[in-house]
Amino acid sequence: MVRRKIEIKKIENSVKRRGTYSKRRQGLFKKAKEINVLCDAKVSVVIVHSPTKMIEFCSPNTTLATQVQSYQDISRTKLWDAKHEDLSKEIDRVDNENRNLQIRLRHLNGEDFKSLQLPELIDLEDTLETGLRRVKNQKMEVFNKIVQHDQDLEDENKLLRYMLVRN
Amino acid sequence: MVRRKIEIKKIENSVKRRGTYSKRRQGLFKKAKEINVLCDAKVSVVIVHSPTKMIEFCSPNTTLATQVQSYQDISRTKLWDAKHEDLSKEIDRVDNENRNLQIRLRHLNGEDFKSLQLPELIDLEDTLETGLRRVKNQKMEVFNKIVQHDQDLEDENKLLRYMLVRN
DNA sequence: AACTATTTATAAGA
DNA sequence: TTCTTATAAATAGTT
Repeated sequence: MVRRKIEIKKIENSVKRRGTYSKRRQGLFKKAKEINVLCDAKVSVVIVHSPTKMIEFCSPNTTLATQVQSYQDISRTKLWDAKHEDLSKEIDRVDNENRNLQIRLRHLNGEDFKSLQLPELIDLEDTLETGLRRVKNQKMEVFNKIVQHDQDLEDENKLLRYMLVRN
Repeated sequence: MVRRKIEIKKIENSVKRRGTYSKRRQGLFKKAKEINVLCDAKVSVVIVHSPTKMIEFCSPNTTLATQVQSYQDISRTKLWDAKHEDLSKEIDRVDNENRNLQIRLRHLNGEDFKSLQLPELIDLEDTLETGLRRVKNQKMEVFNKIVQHDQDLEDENKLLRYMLVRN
């Protein structure tokens, strides 16, 4: 455009390219600002110039979030609403899981089984009996450990008393 | 800038303003396209110039949605995520509740109770015994109903046979 | 970042 | 909106 006219195609020389980028970015942002002031428009620009580098211009009367919201509202296209849908689905999933778990728990507590038929009741009974048996076993095991510990302490106690007397 | 230099302030004459907007928008988009080609950058521009009018430029190697995503990823700032934070929190909350329910269910099944102490085991036993008692009662009730229904059917059957013979 | 020759953008008018 | 054109602004090449 200047000392010489240039062709509009990718500048392969990376040093030149970065130089041009820097100047033209400045120019673009200036133009954006001028449109904003002259024409009372809300302008935002996003430039991604490498996978990890990004620069944003946003005129002072707005924010990028607002601009994108306006884009969605006015153009009736979804941008972030897509993500919103994903989250809603996830909520449905966990809520549903929660409901099922709650029902299962109530059934195990012997509540709310109006809808259950005989085979399901028998299954439930089996599950409860198995659980109960295991819990009782565990209880006895823990109890025995406590008793054993108690015994150990008593023995130690006796020994200590004996040693004390001998002194 | 031209026949006369103009001051960069809002153009109050709306006809002039719209004319300037039209020309400068064209210029801005041209510059945006040139940066895109010359510097291999992804450029998007959103201009909202009335509450219901919006125009977007996006270089051909990207989309506005991608640009905004890049903006969030690279700048580590939240745009729409703020709107979704509530949903995410709700998911976390229900997920956590689900985890606790799963643990409770495993305990009732007689699994994973390494961490449980004697009082908790006794509680668990009580719960299971109560549930089991209720399930057994319900089972008997359902069973009795079936037997009763069976009996009713047999009685009705007898009656029908009797009536058939009389005909 | 600064310079500057030249190209490009554009205000005003039609 | 599009064209014209005089002039302002942007910028490529260079330092």
